[in-house]
Amino acid sequence: MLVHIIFKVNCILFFMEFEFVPVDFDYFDFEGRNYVRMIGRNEKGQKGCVVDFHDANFYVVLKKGADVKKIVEKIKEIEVRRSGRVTKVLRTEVLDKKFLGKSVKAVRIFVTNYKDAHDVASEIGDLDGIDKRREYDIPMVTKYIKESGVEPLRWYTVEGQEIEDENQLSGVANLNVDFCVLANKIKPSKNDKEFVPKILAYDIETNDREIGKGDVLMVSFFGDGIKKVLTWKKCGNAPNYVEFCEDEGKMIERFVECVNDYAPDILTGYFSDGFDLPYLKAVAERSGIDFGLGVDGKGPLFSRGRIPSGKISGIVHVDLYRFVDAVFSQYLQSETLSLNEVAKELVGEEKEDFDFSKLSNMKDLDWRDLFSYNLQDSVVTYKLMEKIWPDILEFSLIVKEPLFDVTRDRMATHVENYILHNLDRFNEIVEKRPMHNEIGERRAMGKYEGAFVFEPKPGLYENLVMFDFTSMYASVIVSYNLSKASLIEPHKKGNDLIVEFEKKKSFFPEMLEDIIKRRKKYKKELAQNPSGILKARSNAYKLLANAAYGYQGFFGARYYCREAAAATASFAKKNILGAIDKIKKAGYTIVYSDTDSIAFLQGSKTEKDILKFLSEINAGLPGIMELDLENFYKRGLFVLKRGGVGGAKKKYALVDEKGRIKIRGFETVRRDWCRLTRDLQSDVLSKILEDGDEKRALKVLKKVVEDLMKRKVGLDELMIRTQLRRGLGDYVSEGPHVVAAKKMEALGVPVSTGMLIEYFIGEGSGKRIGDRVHLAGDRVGYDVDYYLKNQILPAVENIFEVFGVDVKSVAEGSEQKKLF
DNA sequence: GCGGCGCTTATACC
DNA sequence: ACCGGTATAAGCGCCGC
Repeated sequence: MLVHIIFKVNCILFFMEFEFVPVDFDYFDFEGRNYVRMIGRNEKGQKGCVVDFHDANFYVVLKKGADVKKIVEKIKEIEVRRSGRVTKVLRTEVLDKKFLGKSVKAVRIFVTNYKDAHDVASEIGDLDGIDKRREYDIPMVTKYIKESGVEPLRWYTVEGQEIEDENQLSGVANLNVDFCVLANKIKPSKNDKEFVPKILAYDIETNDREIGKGDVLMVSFFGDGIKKVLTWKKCGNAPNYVEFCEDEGKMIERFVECVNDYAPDILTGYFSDGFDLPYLKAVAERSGIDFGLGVDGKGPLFSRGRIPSGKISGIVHVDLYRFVDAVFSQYLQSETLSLNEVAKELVGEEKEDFDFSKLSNMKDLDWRDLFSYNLQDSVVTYKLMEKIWPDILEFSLIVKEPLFDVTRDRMATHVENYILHNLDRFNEIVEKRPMHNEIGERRAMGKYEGAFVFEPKPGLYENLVMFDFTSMYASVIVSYNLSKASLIEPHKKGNDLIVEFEKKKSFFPEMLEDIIKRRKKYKKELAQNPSGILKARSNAYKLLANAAYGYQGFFGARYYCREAAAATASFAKKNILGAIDKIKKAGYTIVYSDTDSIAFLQGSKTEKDILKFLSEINAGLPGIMELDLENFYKRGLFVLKRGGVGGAKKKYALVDEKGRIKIRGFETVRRDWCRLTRDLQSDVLSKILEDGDEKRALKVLKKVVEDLMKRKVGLDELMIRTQLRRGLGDYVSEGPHVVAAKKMEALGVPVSTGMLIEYFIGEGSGKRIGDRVHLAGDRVGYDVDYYLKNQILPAVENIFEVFGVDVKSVAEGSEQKKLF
């Protein structure tokens, strides 16, 4: 009774209501119950913590005719003892649910500790009448968001009481935040103003690339009202943004202090999961420094995985490289995902130059250059974050996962999370993740038949039309209802395996249709009212739609369905072949086609004729499928396969009416060919497309051949760059770039997987090209013969062949000239 | 010692 | 392991002669 009164008094005293936007999510258990801890901001911009109670739960799906009462009674008796905990079943609910679209009777089981849900589920496994156990493998935070409706980065009205007792709720009251509240009620707020995060960008410089091996020489920060470089190196006349610390340990302490004072929502770096944060942590440990970056005073935690992820309590650590790599890279022009290239493309800002070979002997001037370089990296990272923020925000809002995860998840996971968070309107229980053996089986299945590619007849064509299907594979999935839930169990009919899908729309195609509709809506709104947010929103839906097909064919997917993926490719093929047939029958000549696009000759038809014809084709297409006019092209060049028979697929050059050139597949767009070859080929292609003949292009070729023979070409134009995609010991075949990488390693240059290896081919003997591989600094002359025969001539040979010009004799002509 | 050829590897297209 | 299949092409490395 007394306890009750005190509780009431507490309520009256500390009851509060405020606006809150959750940014970071975490969970803990306290006295046998589960809580979610959200760090975010209130309407006054104060950073705080809201704790919400959440009962962990999962489902069992019952067999038809199961004795529900008996099962429930048995389930209630289950207890799991583990790591000194006892987890019990709190309560159960018997429900009518759906699983893969079918109606099922299910028991929802609430347990006292999330960590043991899996074990409780296993314990239940053997009971009679139980068909499946599901949702025990969904992360606690994801479950909470799904079931509470409290989503990241949206505004809520929170009713609750301040937590003041330091011993309460695992000590959340000790967090370094402005307020800490246990929620009674969290409801969506009318406040719809956009959340603007407080961002701090950082970057470190070290004297050894290997993590923790060298010293952290300096750390830079850039944010709203903060611009700083911390260092323990001595240097005269340093700019005023440099702050000197006594030693490396003091510098790291100061780093922690600066982050805590600034109290950002987001701490961002570029490749900081793999470098900056683990480096700082390692050096802090070595120096015996408390690296308490988090609001809980603890250091960053690194999750194990292929790439470690650095998590800081209460501050979202965002490694922009991860997001760019997972979500953006396929839409970027950049040949590498280095900060410099990506920032140049997206924000037009570049890094500064610094010659790192100076590190062993630094003068004051060099230090000042390095401070400036270090600061600029943070500036560039900050600007990149500002640019990409709308995309990160939209992804988080759409897939309803916290920032930390959204910035690290790959597209398949985004699609999966989108599904997970939208299943409730279908009353669906979530499918489980595939187990290890299941993944193995799926992968062992091998490939299924994919897209159709038309073999072009080499030649220079005039006046082409290009049609393409909008979001083809996604629209096929929707139009034919292809998914795991709609798959009718494949059955044999004679020797054929019959694979069919139900007509009634299942949840995946329905969600996808919604995604496509939204994409259209926001794209339209964007055209009328351009804004970064609308662009990001439209783009996020487009990306999700484009990843949907790959998701169903991905072996790690909960809703993996090989039949659906294969059927998607098959129906797509059927439709493009059908469209090609119609275009042919209408009297046009097909020039090329790849997957979802068709190029054909305009002939004597007008643009109006073409558009009318297009709408006729569209009238006959199934479901939401749609063929679109991509563009008209003035000229198009298609070439022969190298040394082979037939036209080369995935290789062509087009020029549109406005003179815009589109080059696909040629060496020009391949980063593993030297600059000289790429520039020459690009020049040759554009001259041919502009002129309609090869005369000017031939002059360009002759000039380059002569320059090369006279050795007037700079080495930088001859460097070949190839990515090292595995460890040096893992190669079966030792290609030139592997030889180059081994040479680098021998010189003490750190070599790692993913690096672009740069080398050139020098003069000398040796059977292999690899025997003549040299690094940039080597004092060896480049091999003119190699660059002529293995680079320049192969790249232009089949282009000139279209005009009946033999480049070998052209080159020999140049050689003759040189000899006489 | 050398040409042929299968295989490995990187990169691109959609 | 972190979305799929289709395609070109270089260069290695082995085989047979």
